[in-house]
Amino acid sequence: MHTKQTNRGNKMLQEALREIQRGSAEIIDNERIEKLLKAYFEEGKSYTVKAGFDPTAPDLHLGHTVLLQKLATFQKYGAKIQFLIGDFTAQIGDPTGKSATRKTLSASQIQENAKSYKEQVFKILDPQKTEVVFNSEWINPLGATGMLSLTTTYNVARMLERDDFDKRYKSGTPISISEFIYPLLQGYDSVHLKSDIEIGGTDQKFNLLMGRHLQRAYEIGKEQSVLMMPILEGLDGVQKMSKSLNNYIGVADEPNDMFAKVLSVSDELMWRYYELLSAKTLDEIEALKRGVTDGSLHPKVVKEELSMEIVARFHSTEAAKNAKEEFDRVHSQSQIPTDIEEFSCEGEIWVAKALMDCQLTSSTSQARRDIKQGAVKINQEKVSDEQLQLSKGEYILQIGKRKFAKLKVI
RNA sequence: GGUGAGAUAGUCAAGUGGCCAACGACGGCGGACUGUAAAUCCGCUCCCUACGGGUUCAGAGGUUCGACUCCUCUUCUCACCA
Repeated sequence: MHTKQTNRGNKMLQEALREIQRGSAEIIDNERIEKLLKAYFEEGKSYTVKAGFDPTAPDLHLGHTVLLQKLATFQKYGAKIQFLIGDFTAQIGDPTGKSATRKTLSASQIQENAKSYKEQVFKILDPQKTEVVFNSEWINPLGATGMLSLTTTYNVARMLERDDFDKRYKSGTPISISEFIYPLLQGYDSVHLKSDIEIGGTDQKFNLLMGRHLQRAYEIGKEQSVLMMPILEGLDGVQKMSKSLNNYIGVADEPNDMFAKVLSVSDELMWRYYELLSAKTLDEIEALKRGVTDGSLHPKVVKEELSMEIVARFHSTEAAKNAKEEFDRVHSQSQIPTDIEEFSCEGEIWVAKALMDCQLTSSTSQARRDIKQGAVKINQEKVSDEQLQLSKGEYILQIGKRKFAKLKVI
């Protein structure tokens, strides 16, 4: 009886470890993570996992949620999350990966961004097991003395070992002193919070290790383990997901958009998204993979499931269901979407002008080209005459498969 | 501070007096095929009611019948030297 229970406990521990390691790029001091989990399963002891977020960019996309997903997994296995908003450090700007000194943000801007962060994260995290903290809280009281003693724990030569600093130093691009302080402060957060584990992106390695270094230097009696997650690929499947590359899925995207975007990723990338974004267990995902391989499951169905899961997370199950129905209606049955943006104009209007006014094209030249290529439809009928004039009435304008507008000519 | 190289469309990158609205690649858009997947194939990709017109090749001038191409100045980037 006793051994049986231990075996089961052991099995649960192994599964928990598998889920925690899932998708990770690198783990430093994995043994400690194992010990913490063991203590949780055997004695119900909790531990802390820290993750820091820079409130510099106001809009989150799925790339950011990879970390949140991992935090949620930790919560499932007994962790208390220290959700750190780097309001103080944001004033400096993380130098990671930057080739030039970053502009600093105003305090009010940071506050605003921090607020939108909080709104989004609890769609994934359990608020009961999350502590939201701001690092200005303990960095401000540090004062000049505290700051000075912090800087004595590290030296310039080692700081310059960092790739990005090294490049900038060699090329003569300015590095401000405050940027040197950034990693120190981030590490100091771990000292103050006495974190057991810190997670972050692979690009944060240097900063994350600084936490270990400082915890040792300040003799707090532990050194945090570090778990690094890879940077999520964007819709193209190659480059990292980012707003500037326009290959992102925003957490605030409309349900229909979100659904369509997820469904448009390649089959290969779909598994990556499953691994890093889905709340499904590894076993469940394995089962889906097997289904696709042996032909019993159509990849599209599997992808739809993922799309639904993601839409449901950021909106609602109902929104997800509607998004799927809408998608089927428009694309599988090539019907017209239910809500299309409406425009109106007075008097007769030339098609090319109409397409531009409805924001379907950027210029009349582009509109003409689209017509020439047979991409334009009005009320489901292909348009071939570039000179066509639209008289009074209502029209559904369409370019390609995805762009629609309703135009009322008065 | 000195010297040399460079700045071309969303990005990279040809063009070094007329054939240049500017090769090519990538991206993007559209079409075919599909599962709005990937892969593949084809077309389009400055603006203008257009077999024509207008504005482009860092910015400002100049030479010339004519300049992205030559000259001068300015701004910025890169490399080497001190």
